[in-house]
Amino acid sequence: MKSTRKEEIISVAASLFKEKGYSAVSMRDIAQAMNIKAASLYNHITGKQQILSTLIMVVAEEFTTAMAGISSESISSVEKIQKIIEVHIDITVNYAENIATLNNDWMHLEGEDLKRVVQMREDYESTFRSIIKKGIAEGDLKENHPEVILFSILSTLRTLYLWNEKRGKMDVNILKRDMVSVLLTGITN
Amino acid sequence: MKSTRKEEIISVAASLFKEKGYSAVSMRDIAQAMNIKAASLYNHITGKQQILSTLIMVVAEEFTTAMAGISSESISSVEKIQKIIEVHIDITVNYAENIATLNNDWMHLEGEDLKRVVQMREDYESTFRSIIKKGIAEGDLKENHPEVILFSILSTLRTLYLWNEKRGKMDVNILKRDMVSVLLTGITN
DNA sequence: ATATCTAACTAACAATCGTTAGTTTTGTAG
DNA sequence: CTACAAAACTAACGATTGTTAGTTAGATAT
Repeated sequence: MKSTRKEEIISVAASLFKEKGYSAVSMRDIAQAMNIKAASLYNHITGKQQILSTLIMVVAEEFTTAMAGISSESISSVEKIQKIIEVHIDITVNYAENIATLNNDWMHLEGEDLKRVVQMREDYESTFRSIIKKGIAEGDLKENHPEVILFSILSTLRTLYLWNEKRGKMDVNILKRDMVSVLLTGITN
Repeated sequence: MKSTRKEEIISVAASLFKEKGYSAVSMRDIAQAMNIKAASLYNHITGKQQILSTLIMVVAEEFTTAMAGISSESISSVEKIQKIIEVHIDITVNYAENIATLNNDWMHLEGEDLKRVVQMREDYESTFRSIIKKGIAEGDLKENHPEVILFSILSTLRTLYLWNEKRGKMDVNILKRDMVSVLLTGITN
């Protein structure tokens, strides 16, 4: 039986952070969005930094776990990349606001949290890079610069959260199919 | 002969905005980076908002002009998309910090500037979308969801600025060639 | 009824924010 | 050497920031 009030605060804050960024949202803004006073927030949370930390760490762990699972599977590089795309879409659907905050406000984390998130991202990219290089070496992928491939896919996946809203309700499976098609085989006939 | 001091301030601010975001950078931060006091900044600029506005509007105009030119050329849709990719790379090389601020802090613009930038982005995406749809209709592009194509390319191009630094000095022409290849024809053999 | 717990409140703090006013230093042209 | 303009300075303003302390209202359990 978790404190549902704490989760409400974090959820409301997430929405505001996504709109204006962590630094531009005050504790009074968050409180007002809940129709309470800023001081009342502190009955449930330890501070603004805790909200940021919670939002980011939850989703960062999600990506790390997913990547570790895919990395260790006995499937081809192309299949791994396909799975990475699909898992990104799944996580984005469930954590759009966390991802916005991770992408834009990670640098406002402090102490161990900051170090941890930076390390997780480096590991994530490093694993992805290895998969791409293996795919090239085995002839499954074209011989483009691995960094260009890595960057193209990652930047598309990382900003998916911006898109979910703008587009109405596109079926997740159609999205996965088209996204995999576009990213793997390109757009031209 | 323009006030070079004003340009220095804007340049220093751009660098700080890119690192921490507009809201997290104070006028005192900017001043300190120039070894002067915050109040001295106001001999050269009218305020913080002017810095933001200048940074964003300059590069937004750049994109708008470029897209208008490409749009009106008498070339195929695929060639237009290729040109869009190349022009994005060129602009990113010259305006990396402006683009960071445009991407992350446009919502902190005020009044007419805000309306203008939003309108410019809508027009930009709209023109790009038309090019994609024409390419599909004429059979040059695969029949994927146009929004997926648009989004995949645009999110890659828009976050290019994050990448220029992380990668050392990759030749711009090689980058263009590989980026066009990856985005147009995909990564798989 | 009494005690407990949750969750709100008022009031205030020290720090920092963007900005203004007025003054002094610095460099250059006559 | 003087005059002037550019660009720095000190000092301060009112507003806002995250946060703390202490208190109160309402619900639940004994």
